[in-house]
Amino acid sequence: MNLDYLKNKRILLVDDEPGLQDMVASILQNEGFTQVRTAGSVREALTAAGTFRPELAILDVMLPDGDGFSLMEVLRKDGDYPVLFLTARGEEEDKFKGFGLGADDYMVKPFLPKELIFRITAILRRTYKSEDPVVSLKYCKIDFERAEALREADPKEPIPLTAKEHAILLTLCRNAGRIVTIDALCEAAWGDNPYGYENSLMAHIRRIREKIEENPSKPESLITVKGLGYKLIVQ
Amino acid sequence: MNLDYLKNKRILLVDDEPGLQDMVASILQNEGFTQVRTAGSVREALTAAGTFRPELAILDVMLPDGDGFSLMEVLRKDGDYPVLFLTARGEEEDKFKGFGLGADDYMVKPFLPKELIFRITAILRRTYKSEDPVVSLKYCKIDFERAEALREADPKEPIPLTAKEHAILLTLCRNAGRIVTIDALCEAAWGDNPYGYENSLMAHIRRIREKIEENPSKPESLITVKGLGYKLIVQ
DNA sequence: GGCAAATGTAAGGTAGATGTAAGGTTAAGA
DNA sequence: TCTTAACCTTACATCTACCTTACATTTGCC
Repeated sequence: MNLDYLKNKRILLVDDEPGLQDMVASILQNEGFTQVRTAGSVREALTAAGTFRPELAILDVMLPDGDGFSLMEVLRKDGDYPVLFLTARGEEEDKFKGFGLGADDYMVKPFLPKELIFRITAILRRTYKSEDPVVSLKYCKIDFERAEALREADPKEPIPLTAKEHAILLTLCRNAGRIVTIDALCEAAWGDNPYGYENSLMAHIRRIREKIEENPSKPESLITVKGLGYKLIVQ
Repeated sequence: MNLDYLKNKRILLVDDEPGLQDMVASILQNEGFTQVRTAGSVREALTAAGTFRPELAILDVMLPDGDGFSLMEVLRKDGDYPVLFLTARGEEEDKFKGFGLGADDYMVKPFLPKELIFRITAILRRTYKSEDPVVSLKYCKIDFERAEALREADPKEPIPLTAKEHAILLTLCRNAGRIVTIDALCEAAWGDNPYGYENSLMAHIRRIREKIEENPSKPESLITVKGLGYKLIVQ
């Protein structure tokens, strides 16, 4: 499983100790995280969050002008991204308070850099799983960034997807497992005035099935739900 | 934010110490988790996972007939649910190995019960945050987005609903508990000119009952109100 | 412009959803 | 208790929504 796309996630680090701030920031950068922003106080954190729009926050509990918990509550109003708390040793109650308010993890200082990286990666993977540019189907993987289908049985050449195939598959994938109506698929593929393309859609569905299914006439990934639409079964 | 639906998630607990197994199971049950299954070995775990289809696994690293890591890799082939590892103190390398393989969290024994609960809740919340709206009937749940009935007694395959079944059930569901006339149901299923389909509706009602009732001839969810119509009893 | 690839169109085919009918069963009312 | 209309149940016929294929047309690139 390739997790490179997680390295581009925006991470906001809030801690008032310059030493720890530098340490964590450099750990993250060494691991390949490219979008790290730091703040030393609640005030700075709020300013940064406004423009930076973090996708993960690492918050110290003790801050000079407030505490991490109330900061989290404010931040969460702008976006439901995960939060990892850092606490000083021996403040058990604090840990539980953080979890109770909806934190995703906490770590006790001092910690091993490696463990921080692992925990961050685990949280990001869970949270942004659906943005993985590669999704696994029963008989192949789809790489949306490259617009390719990769058959697993015979790993020859990747099979290229056309523009319409890509658009249709992406829409199905964003609603993985759920039924997507024919109207919605036409809308996704032809934008405004998506009428009169029902038959064309059907032809595309067939072509997609020939690329992703073992037997395109007995589909197991791209399923027809007669009278309602289609759905994509992802692994 | 209401997190009650997380209490119904299926949790598989694998540990070979009966003492710890009982402890964790009772902690979970005390916290309201209703679907907990235990296994004491890799072999038992694989058997249980086949029918139980867990939505979270708690794995001990040391097992009598194998280790938790390779167990996770096998389990993950059937479903990408989160995994939390339990390790004995002082096996740092183990922790990192677990994370590296895609675990979601780990805890070092002995741990505080409260912390286990918080960590489990945090993982479940992240993983299952955008859950499909389902309605619960006496013997099954209906997922309208997927057009499926999920029997609870025998958790086999979900049973697909056809277009007409979907439309009729949706109308009944929107008037849950209230009587819906036959005319109204025909209107919902056949739109304009909904006349002459009374018998057809009856056949559909029968087919729906075969999917959602324990005994379709003694319905307990989709009730006939003679001379008035039908009503759906939701939990 | 010329070419190849992508996309759209049309027409015949088919499986599974839906409709139908006929006999059976139930419960409300007399 | 008897009657009867309303509803159940089943098997089977039908037909629609979708499949499939070949071919026509458009698009985009050299």
